[in-house]
Amino acid sequence: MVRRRKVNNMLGLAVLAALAERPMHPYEMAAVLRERGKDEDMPIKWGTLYTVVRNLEKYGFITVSESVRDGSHPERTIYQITREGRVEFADWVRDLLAEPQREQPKFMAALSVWQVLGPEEAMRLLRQRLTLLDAEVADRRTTLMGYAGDLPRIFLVESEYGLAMREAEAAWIRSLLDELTTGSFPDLGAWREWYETGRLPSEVRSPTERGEQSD
Amino acid sequence: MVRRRKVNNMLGLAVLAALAERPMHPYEMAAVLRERGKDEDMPIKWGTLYTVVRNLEKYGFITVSESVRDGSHPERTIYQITREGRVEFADWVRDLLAEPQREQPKFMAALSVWQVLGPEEAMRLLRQRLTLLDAEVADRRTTLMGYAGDLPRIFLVESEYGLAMREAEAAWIRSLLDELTTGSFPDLGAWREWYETGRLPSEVRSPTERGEQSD
DNA sequence: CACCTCCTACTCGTAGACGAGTATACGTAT
DNA sequence: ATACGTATACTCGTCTACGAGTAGGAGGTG
Repeated sequence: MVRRRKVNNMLGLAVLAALAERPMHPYEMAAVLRERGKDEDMPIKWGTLYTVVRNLEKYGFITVSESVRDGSHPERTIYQITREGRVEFADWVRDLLAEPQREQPKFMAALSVWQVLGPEEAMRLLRQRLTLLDAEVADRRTTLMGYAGDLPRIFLVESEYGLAMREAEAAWIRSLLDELTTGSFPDLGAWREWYETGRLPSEVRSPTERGEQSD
Repeated sequence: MVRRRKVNNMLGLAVLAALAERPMHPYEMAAVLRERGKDEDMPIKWGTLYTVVRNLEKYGFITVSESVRDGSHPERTIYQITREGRVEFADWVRDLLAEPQREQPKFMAALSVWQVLGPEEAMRLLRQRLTLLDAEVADRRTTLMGYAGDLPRIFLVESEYGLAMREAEAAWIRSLLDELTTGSFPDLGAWREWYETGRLPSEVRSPTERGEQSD
């Protein structure tokens, strides 16, 4: 039902997950997340972490369990999850799992305006992206293999998903590039002409011109 | 090189794209975007639109071309793109195309903590997601087909990409569900036991337990 | 033993994102 | 004629996200 959550930031989910295990102070949460490599896909912003923790407390999802002065170090505030917090946590995960929530992908935004670059440059950039993507895929596949022996599968599906999506994107780009290089992509000539001369060949009408009112 | 842009919001890209065509006032930009269906993947937030326009002006990417009082209506400020704006626009598109910039996908965050739900519920939710995804895919495929006759291909790659990614996600979920239902997913029994009793069977160690310091 | 850097554990100020509100005119049903 | 919804075109205030700063101690080095 995707109802807007009190605490919306994804870091909040990570905090709840960490506290579901055992009480911790914020800095420790960050350390735990980093240790498990979660920060690769979701870098921990300090400001956000403390804001999120404060808000989770405000809404009763977590409470202060104790405030320790460790002799040295500044005072650390240790938080624990509440019953409401556990409910919210599970509920949140449920929503995220069941509802495909599209966050606007930047690449898609770029593709919606890629005509401003000429076909040659677009192809060059796509090739560059593909190279980087392939490297990422190889890298992730290796680390995944490395973990595969140590960790139960259930902790790996996340990485498997990330890998699968990257592979899918790479495959898509590959096929687009293929069309562009073999020339089987229609309107390539028109695109090039428009880009070089600034004028559209008569056989192609862009949606821009269609949409334009003559006022 | 992904240098941090003066105006980072993706709506800024849309504004530059609109103004690259012809001068407009903000409300008209929103109308144009909506007309072209761009708002589906990137809903237009009013506050953000005006903030972004103000910032683009601040950094010299756009300037006020005229301020019209149309007899009726409040005064409309019409903006036009500057030379610097065109440069920034093209440069931005270049970066977005060439550099795979991972925005943290919420689904992945959910998968990283999905063990808090039992296997049965997780499967149910994944099935639900799959149904919704399939519907989306079918829907998008239909509209894409509809446009295919009217619009040059170059304006459709964006939608094609969106479709491909959704299909890939659906396929991935399908195969995961398959493993889970046939029971070929390892540790399924351990997961269920842990979920129901709260205790881990001895043969499985979670990374939690591994990572825990005994202080 | 002075210095330097890294680690711990935050705080604070600011820029950005956004929703809800506002004000005017136009059409249209009553 | 009047009331009511709807499109236009923003403004304003709040809440969030974040980066940069801080400050003490530990631990290593020349």
